[in-house]
Amino acid sequence: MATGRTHRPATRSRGIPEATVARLPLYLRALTALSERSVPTVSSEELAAAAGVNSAKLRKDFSYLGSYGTRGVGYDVEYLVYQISRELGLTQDWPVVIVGIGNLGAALANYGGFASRGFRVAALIDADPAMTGKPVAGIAVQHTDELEKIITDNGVSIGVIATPAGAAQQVCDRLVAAGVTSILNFAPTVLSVPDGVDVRKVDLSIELQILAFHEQRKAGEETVAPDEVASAQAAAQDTPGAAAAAPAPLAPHRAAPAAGTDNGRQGPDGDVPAVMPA
Amino acid sequence: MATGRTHRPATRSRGIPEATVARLPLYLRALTALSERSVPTVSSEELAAAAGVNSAKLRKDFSYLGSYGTRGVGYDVEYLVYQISRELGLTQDWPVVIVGIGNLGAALANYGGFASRGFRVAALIDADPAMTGKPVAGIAVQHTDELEKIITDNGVSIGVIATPAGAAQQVCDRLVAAGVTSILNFAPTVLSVPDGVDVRKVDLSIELQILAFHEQRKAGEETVAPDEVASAQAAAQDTPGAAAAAPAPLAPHRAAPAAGTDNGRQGPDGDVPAVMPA
DNA sequence: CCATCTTTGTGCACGCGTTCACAAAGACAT
DNA sequence: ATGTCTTTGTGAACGCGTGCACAAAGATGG
Repeated sequence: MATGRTHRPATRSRGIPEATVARLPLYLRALTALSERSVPTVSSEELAAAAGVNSAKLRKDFSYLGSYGTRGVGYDVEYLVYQISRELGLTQDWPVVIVGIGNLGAALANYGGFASRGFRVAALIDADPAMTGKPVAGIAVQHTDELEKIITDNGVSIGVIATPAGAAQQVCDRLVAAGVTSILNFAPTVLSVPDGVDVRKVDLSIELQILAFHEQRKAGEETVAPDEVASAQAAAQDTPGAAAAAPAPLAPHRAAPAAGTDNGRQGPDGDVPAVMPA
Repeated sequence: MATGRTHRPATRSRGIPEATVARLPLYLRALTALSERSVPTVSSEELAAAAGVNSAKLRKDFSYLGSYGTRGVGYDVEYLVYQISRELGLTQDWPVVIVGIGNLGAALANYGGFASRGFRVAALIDADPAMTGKPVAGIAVQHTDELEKIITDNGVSIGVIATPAGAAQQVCDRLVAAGVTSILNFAPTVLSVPDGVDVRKVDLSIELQILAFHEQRKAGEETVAPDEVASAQAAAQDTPGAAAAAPAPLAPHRAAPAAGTDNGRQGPDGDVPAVMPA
């Protein structure tokens, strides 16, 4: 998922919790699959299983939309598909621009999930003149110079940023200035935007790092009794192997920023320098 | 962000909250940038601004790791980089396989963010024989038949699924059976995995739909009260009775999406009709 | 028309995450 | 040393999200 959103503190637009909104697309997908199999109705239990959530949660989520179910029967699939689509704003057409047609941008342009849900790729934009005019996913790439014109001409309000990190903020500023109010950011940067603009972030690297954390923990649990090491928590919480030569973590001394000296090089771990490269 | 995780109810590894873990990579990135500029120390206020979070939240997050700051001064950048890296398990090398080398898989293989943080692409795997041997991002694609061997030979514990939706669950099962315990899923499907396996999901379509919701709400606020579509709701309320028999009280628009082009042959998400296992 | 059975909709309690606000800790100047 | 100033670390309150458990609503059968 995209991690977090920016601004808009209590996004409770007269009813629907943010967490619920984030699950509606999930329900919609499951319902669409049922619809294609011509299943007429579905119970909260079945649908919850298909969407991978708790059935009580699903019912509560739907209760924010209204009372669209029939007790003793369940939910009418087609009707619910429409209601959720309407709530999400998918009954209208959303022109979208993708800025930065590198590997990722091209992949996004080719991603079928966009076109099938009310999103239309209005334009592909790249700063590289060599890319201009080149067709990607059947659409000719346009140069960044045209950005403002493209936005206004097509009435684009949603932009996707797939540029390198260095260009992201600048592109973002231009998009916002031209009228875009929702941004999906794939660049590994924190974008700053004015109030009223929504930003969602998708960060591949972060997802992997979160997995690595759990992976490391799983590996550690096998070897050490995980219970009640509370006291040691502050002291050393690393893997058994690496624990040995770690510099005393508590020591508030270390006044001189030892930089890459004692902590940069981690002996027993060996494999990789602790200092992270760019 | 990737939306949610699967299983592992109270993922509190005896100390660090899940929400904090999800932010650590963010801090790490900001710190790395500071480190490259040779900034020796940083205050919680500065670092929080760079990471786009509240400073109190940042301090509390760090407090779960230990007392690594110096009051009146701030945090030592290099030292903190090391501590967070260690906590996330980035001081070791994580071999990763990417399954499904389409547009997205290729983009992921080329993504620099992987290699730079302790993650190493151990292999690219695709089911298409025509892809076998073809170099992508400097690595020769291997056939799915080799999957199990690749996993065990390289000691891979993290797998990335970038296949069409229809193949995702099968690939997932094979990965898990071969020993993978963490999965990053880009396919628009709910994966079911045994206990002890972590799944994180990145779903581009869902992110856009969430943006569309907020966009619609923003547009509605400007005009008139968008809620209270009482007429539509009341009219709809009594229809479900007939819905069971007749083709349902679908609303006027988009009974069949038919928006622009395709949709005739492909499933809702373009990849493959998402057939849900009941 | 009544009884029974299924499934929704929701009141309630609990736990996690966020934020505020402040005391404690250290740096620095005198 | 002592005082002042800066910044951390955290106790406590609050709000959101989740899940349980059950009453209400409707279908179904006799």
